[in-house]
Amino acid sequence: MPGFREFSPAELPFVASFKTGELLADTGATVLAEGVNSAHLYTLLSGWAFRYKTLPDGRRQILNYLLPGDLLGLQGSVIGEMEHSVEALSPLVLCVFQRNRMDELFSNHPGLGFDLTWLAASEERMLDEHLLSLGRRTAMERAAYLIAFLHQRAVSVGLSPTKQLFIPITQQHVADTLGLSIVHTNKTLRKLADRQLIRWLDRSCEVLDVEGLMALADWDGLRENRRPFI
Amino acid sequence: MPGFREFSPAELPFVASFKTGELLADTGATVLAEGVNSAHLYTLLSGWAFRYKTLPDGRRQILNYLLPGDLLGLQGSVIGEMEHSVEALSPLVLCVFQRNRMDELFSNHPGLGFDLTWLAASEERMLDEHLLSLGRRTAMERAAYLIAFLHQRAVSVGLSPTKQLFIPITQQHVADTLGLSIVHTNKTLRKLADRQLIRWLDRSCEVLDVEGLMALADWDGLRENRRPFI
DNA sequence: CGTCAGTTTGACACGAATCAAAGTGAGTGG
DNA sequence: CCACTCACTTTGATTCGTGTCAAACTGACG
Repeated sequence: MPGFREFSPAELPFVASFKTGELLADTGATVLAEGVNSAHLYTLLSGWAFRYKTLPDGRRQILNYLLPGDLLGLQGSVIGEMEHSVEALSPLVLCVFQRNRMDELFSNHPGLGFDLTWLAASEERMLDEHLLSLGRRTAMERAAYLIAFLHQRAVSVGLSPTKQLFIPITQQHVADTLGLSIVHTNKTLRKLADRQLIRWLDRSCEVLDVEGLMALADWDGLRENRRPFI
Repeated sequence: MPGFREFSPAELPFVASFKTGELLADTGATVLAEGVNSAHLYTLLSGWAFRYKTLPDGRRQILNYLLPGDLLGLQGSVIGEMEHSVEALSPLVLCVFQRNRMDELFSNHPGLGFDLTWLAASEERMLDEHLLSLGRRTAMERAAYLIAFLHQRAVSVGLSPTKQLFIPITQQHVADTLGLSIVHTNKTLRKLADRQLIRWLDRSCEVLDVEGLMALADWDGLRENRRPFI
């Protein structure tokens, strides 16, 4: 797993004991729900998922996507109740941790505590970028940014080692991420496809030209240094 | 400072030694700039500020606002380079920390390490809420949410102990936060003022009816528990 | 008194939402 | 094997919200 931090020998037994089991989830399953005060914290081992919030009248906003190595439920673990939900985009394998041992983690394994802060700060940077996109980019730019972003994330966690990448989302997901209607999203993605930047198949998106997407969105990509893997 | 965590006796000397000085900034000053790799981490002691990003062509998006108790530059400290800038909305007093002692902080003061994660997770929740707003709320709802949000934050850090609150922002700031043009922002704020929810004066906003704003935005407010004060 | 940043208003243009309808393909049951 | 359904994608017509352009107003400041 390139770019991932190695655990020190002292940390390994703790990580193992902190872990309470594994969880499998099917496509479409809700892993964590808003308002719940779950006893667990998860690491995604494989698969794609997304976090979202909804307004009382049903309008949905996707906040970010989760790939292997990402944490689920840190907010809940640190602050209390979850204020967003998490849903699987593909079959998932999750590693389950005990939330009530957070204090022990910080006390006895400062390296892991730092990693949690690293992950939280990293999520914050992605959200900053998404906010810029929603607030100040046009529909075309937003769509291009989103696909390029997901492509880069997938590459950075070791998916798509060769060249071809298929992102397992529907146009409804794209619409709910970009803050657009599904009809307008379809027309926008069509334009990207006409320009040979992407291809849309069944319920997934194939990335054809990342550089083209990045240029269209005027986006430089994420700077990622080392990355912990809890 | 209601709701703030007390430091343990063991932590106090470290916090004092971690601190290298204080910094004053005037209204409009840039405290941290995108792309810089500053050697410092800051806590805001008093005043209002905001974080923002810009696109190469100048479009600006305000990401969040900073009030006393908030950290500036955590992303830079943990990951490296800053990817956003920070500007003062009022005269500021900042507490300056040495970024290169983060390891020592996590190793010797796990409570403080946890606090950093708490603050990062808390910022993440605010950004989630902003994202929902930009993506799925109408202009009126967004404006109502923003004012109610800033009101609640100000109250939660002990500003506005009586009832009256003046938020030191211009309509341009509101526009750049909500992802709207300045003209439309003006017309939207005018409607809020006509409904007696706010009053706009010179370059600040007086909140008249928080409940009314929250109802309009269909927003419940932030759940805040205890809060660290580094 | 002039300048300048910020606020306000009206007219018009454009991008995105909504409405409507049809096409596609996978999965299901007759 | 063939209808049938259902989720998803596609397209066109129309409406509505927001952006853009233009101009004037206000108050602080030099």
